Amino acid sequence: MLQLQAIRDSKNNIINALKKRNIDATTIVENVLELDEKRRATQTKLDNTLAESNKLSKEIGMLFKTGKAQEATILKEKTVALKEESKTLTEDLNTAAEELQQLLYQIPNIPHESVPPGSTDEDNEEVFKEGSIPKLNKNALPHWELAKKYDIIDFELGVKITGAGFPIYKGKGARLQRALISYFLDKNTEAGYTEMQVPHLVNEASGFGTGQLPDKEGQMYHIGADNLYLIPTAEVPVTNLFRNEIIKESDFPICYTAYTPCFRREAGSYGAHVRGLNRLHQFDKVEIVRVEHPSKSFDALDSMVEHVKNILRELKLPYRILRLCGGDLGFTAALTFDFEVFSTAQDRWLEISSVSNFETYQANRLKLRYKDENGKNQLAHTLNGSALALPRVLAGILENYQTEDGIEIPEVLVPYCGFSKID
RNA sequence: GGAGAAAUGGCAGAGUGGUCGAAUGCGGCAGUCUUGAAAACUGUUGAGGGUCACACCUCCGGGGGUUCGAAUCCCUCUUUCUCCGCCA
Repeated sequence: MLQLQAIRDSKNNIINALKKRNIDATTIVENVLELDEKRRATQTKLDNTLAESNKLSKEIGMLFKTGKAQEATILKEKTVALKEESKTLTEDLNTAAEELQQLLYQIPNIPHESVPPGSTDEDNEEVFKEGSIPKLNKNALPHWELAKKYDIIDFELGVKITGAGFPIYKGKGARLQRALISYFLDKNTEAGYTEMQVPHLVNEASGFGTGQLPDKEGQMYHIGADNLYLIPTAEVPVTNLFRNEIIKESDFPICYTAYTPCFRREAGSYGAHVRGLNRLHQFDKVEIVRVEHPSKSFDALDSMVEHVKNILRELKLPYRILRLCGGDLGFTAALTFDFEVFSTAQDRWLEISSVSNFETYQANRLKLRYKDENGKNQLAHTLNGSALALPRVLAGILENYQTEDGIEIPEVLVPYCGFSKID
């Protein structure tokens, strides 16, 4: 959520910046400012009414105390009108505040100045590329075929138990999953991230805190009986740890990592690109989350990008980094770098990580603040990234490491797996 | 799931209708003393709205009500604790 003060101060800059998202925000911003005026005017009126009423109440109290009950009764009558008035004003105020809030929820974050223009993923800017693409033999298979051939993932069995998009990992497949999780967590911990275990269900307030609600309502699994949501990413519970917190400046930087399963309804995605592990309703991910001082958040973003690079280097997977264009940028992000691994067998890039700076957008909703050197409360910056999402890393490994007689395990994972080949 | 008790500032904890945004202690911050630190002493120390700045308004778990006036009374929800039951 954008800060009202920022909209008041630099309305035109905001409207201009949002054009990068291919949005004309003129009307909504003007409506916001109008409602804000109205809200403040109503607030002032209400405050004055209440002030008068408080004053009278005090006088009545004094009169009763000094035994002047009759005079008190006269004053009491005067308060009746004030009460009526304040009731109406309170209702007006609540309506205006609620409408204002609804409008603010609809405005996405301001893209960072480095965000390139564009409307689709075609327009994302490749900023880095590394690793060699292996030469596979003619019989190279996509991962869903490999999974079947070596009996390590059973998609049909998952359909029986739950439905499409809920695979069953078996034997060495399951072990490889566990190895990846441990390996990622270890790498993140080494880099200074504190490991956390968090709930996989969150309440409504948490959904609003990080911006999944109301924007992506339909993408989360919702448990009606308890009004809870299955998390689409660990970002939600981990970032919400700081909801309504005022932290000390000396607490920066805050670096957390967490492994969780992620649940996404993925309503409306079908077709060839969702085969196998490419798009699932439940998948595993190790996430990194940071809370930073505003002056340090872009350095932090860079260091997160470097960190993910290092992991991919160690796994020896060919990858590239994209700076997302305005049209592809998530609703709440100011700047996002996507990592994609090249899948030789599918001959396409697979997104495996997304690292973003949200600046104050989430912090404003979360009321996540820190005390600056003058003792004033300021909004912090939040960031997060995947380090990493499992299924497509797994797909990348299976497809890029396949040989005639089995799938090699990347060297760094062998100690975690306890085997060096799937055959 | 059943019965009872409770929820107040960073923490602990007073406050049962007006003088309460709220005693006191601890913690935090600033200062005095000290070569420095500790101790001691002095001052200061919640959040939001509003204002150029004040004034002023709101907030004592959430929501609603009674009253001229609510931290204090009533209703309701949530959470926590104790006991019982069940159980990984």
